[in-house]
Amino acid sequence: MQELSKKYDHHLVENPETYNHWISEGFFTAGDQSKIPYTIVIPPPNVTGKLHLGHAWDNTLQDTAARYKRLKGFDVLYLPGMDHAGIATQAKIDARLQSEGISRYDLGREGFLERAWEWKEEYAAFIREQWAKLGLSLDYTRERFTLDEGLNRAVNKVFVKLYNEGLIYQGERIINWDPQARTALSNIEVIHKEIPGKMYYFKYIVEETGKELVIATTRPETMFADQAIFVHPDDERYKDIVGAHAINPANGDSLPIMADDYIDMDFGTAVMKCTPAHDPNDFALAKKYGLKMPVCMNPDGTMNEMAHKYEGMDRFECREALLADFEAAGVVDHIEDHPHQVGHSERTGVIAEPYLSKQWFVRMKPLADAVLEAQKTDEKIDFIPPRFDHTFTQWLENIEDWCISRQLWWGHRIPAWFHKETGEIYVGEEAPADIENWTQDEDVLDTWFSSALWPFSTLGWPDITEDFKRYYPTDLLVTGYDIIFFWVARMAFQGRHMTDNRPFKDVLIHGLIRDAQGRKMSKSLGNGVDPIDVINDKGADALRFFLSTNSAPGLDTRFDETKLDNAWNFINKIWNASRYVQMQMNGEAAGDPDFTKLSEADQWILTRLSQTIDSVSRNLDHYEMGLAGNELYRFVWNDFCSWYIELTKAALASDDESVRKNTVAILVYVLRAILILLSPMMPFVTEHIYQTLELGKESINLETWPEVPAFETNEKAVEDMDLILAAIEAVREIKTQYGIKPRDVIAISLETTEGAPVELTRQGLELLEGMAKVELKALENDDDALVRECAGRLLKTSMADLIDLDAEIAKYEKEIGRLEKEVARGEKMLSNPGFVNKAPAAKIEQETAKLEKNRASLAQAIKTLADLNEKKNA
RNA sequence: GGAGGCUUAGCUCAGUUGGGAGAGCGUCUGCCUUACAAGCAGAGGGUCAGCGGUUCGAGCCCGUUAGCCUCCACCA
Repeated sequence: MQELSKKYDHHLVENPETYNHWISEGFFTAGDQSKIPYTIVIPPPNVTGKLHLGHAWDNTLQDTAARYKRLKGFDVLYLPGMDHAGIATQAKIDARLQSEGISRYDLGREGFLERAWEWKEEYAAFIREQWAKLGLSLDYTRERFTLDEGLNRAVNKVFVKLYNEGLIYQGERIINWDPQARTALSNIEVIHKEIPGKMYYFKYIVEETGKELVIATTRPETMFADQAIFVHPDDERYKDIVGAHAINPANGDSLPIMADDYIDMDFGTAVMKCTPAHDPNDFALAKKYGLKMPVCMNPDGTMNEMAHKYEGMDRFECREALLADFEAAGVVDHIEDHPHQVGHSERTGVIAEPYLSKQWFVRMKPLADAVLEAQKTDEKIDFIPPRFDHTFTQWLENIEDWCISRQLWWGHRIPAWFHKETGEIYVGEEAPADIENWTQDEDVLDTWFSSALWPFSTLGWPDITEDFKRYYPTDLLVTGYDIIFFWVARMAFQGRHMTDNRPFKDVLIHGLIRDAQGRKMSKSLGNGVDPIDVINDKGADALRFFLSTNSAPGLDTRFDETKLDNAWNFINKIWNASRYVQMQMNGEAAGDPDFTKLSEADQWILTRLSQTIDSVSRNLDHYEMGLAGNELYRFVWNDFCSWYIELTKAALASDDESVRKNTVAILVYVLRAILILLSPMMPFVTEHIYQTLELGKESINLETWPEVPAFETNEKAVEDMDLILAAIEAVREIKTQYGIKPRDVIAISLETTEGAPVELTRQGLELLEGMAKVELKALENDDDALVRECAGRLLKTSMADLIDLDAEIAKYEKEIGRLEKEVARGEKMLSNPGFVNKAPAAKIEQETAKLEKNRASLAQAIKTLADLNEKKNA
């Protein structure tokens, strides 16, 4: 047996060979037909860059769940893949091309796509390396990419089906336009941010009366496309000019003054200019009244010929120039500060322009309704925590049609062709036969269109493959609350519509990872943390344990060095405990424990282990990784290391070889269980120790979730151990209090007490002697069943010569006060008919026992206090 | 304008059907005890944001107030 190195070194433990071995041995390759399938698909990271800490968190939670289920005996498929991330990737490649001094237009579509695929390969390699460093138990035999051939087939299939069902249509609408990327955006790709804008009040002249009319706008540059002026029909101030005309000061156009009750009479001057092609509300009015809808901007955000002398200027440049001219011409009435919400492109950050454009849309209402209906049935998608169900359904209830066409090159080309002569539209999975007469739509689909199919397209759909039949619907989706709308909701309705099923049963939602000050990690702040740096510094296991246990579902968490150090220290603790166990093994593989020959300490640790397994399993079943982690931390550090290992030192020094052997066997048994329980959270170090100590199988990945066998247990033995431990603590406290060195053995005598005496075995009392470094006079006689109350502070009475009486009296008075309160609480509770009648029987029993115990302790404490006072007065 | 979250020890946060307030870090005291000084043994520290209600019993459920935060939303 190879020895564990003196010090835990994550570089040594987390070597790439370990991960490569796991993969090459097929430990994570799904397909064992004898087991129940369990599926998690990875949220495909964008191939725009390397993974950040948020990904590491997301993936750690998935992998922890996957590994747990695998140990529980499921055929787990944790399916990897990546997203082409249309606009985001194209923007990145554009930037790279720009640094080379060229633009995508220089390369042309084909040339650009070549570069894009190169980019994809480059970043896919980074991402796979990061997955490996994190130790994700992915099945790479099934890895997919949103733009691969199979997924493209799925995308086309869905598009054509929805088109044929009338759920996809092409239409001219006001959409959000990104002038930098020069593409349409969907509503949720627009981030509304408050900016300190201005409200400009301009003077218009009413043609018929020559009177001034003041009209407000926030976007003067759109005035070139104005088509009308609106007032409220009931507005007395303007009743007389409805039907008249006003001169547009920007271009001299004569604009009809119209009335519609859309106008808010309390807002501004209650007169609104109508720019149909640049504002959704104006567009609706224009449709209602049949107004023209000219556009005054180019796709790149510069002004077009409608702006006359401002043509070619950027939209904001034009605003300034126009304003200056208006000032000069006396058109400006006044200008107000007007902080307001303005839409920005999620990807490029530029202000999005509401803009009339012909695009493809998905008719959302029927699709969303189907999901909402399913949410009322057993086939609902469960959110953890459940409150996100509200977020989800509310969004679906208020959903608007989804603009899916993008004027990009990197993506799924829309499977629509236009006839060169007739203009007829053809939509089909295959190109039309007489292709020479047709032109394919230039646009590609929103990247989320393909992501929405991810849970089933990755499994081979639209073919009804074995994988699809076996692993769909998937079991768990883990993702952040920030993409519920983008992704979760869209998978939900595509899954419902295309597969007539929910794409996943449970959705575990986590929050954002923030920096130590609680700020969002962002490029502009430069406070981002690269998970690879963390892994190099502290190891993947420490990072994973930190990430999986330092938060509750749905909440944000902070990245904190001290918490990470704590995780590292925990691993170091496990490492050292393992070294201790290995030393006791003397180079031999441990035999099976004899569960019929357990010491009190053995029974105690096995009982604790059993409770821990139950609690950890229950918590992991509910995705409460944090609670499971805390429970394991407590068990390993306190129960196993601080107590059990120390308790075994006496047994291991025993002359009785069978006692020694069985103790080692239990040590190994508990350690093995600990390693398996922790392996979902820290796979590398648990594997390393498991293999080094030769704890059974070739790899811990082949283990099964532990279960303590029923063993011959004397319940009293466990209770006795708790008393012994409490007594040890009490002695230690006394020693600290009176400055006695821990090593110094003091003689104490245990006195028979009144109240509730307990019987402790010689075995237990010997442990007390050894651990607390005391000499018990009571052990001088041969009575094996000693009747003693030895827990708590009561031992102190026998140390009178050491005692600071005043201090001791004060402590007892405080203790008596506490006990009196406890007793009073118990008496009140148990004499309350409401409690006795309504509380569960077990609770009443528990409280009764507790009260008895407290009464006894109180009586003893009072007696002790009296003794102390007597001594003082003597 | 809607929806939701947070407020618990000095700091960062747990607290799973309501039943004696927890962890880590930090602080104080004492220890090189042959697994571990990145450790060990002790100690101190909280009217669980305020108020009201339901209940035999509330950190937890309901209402309300305050502060902080997030998401959604077309007001010129």
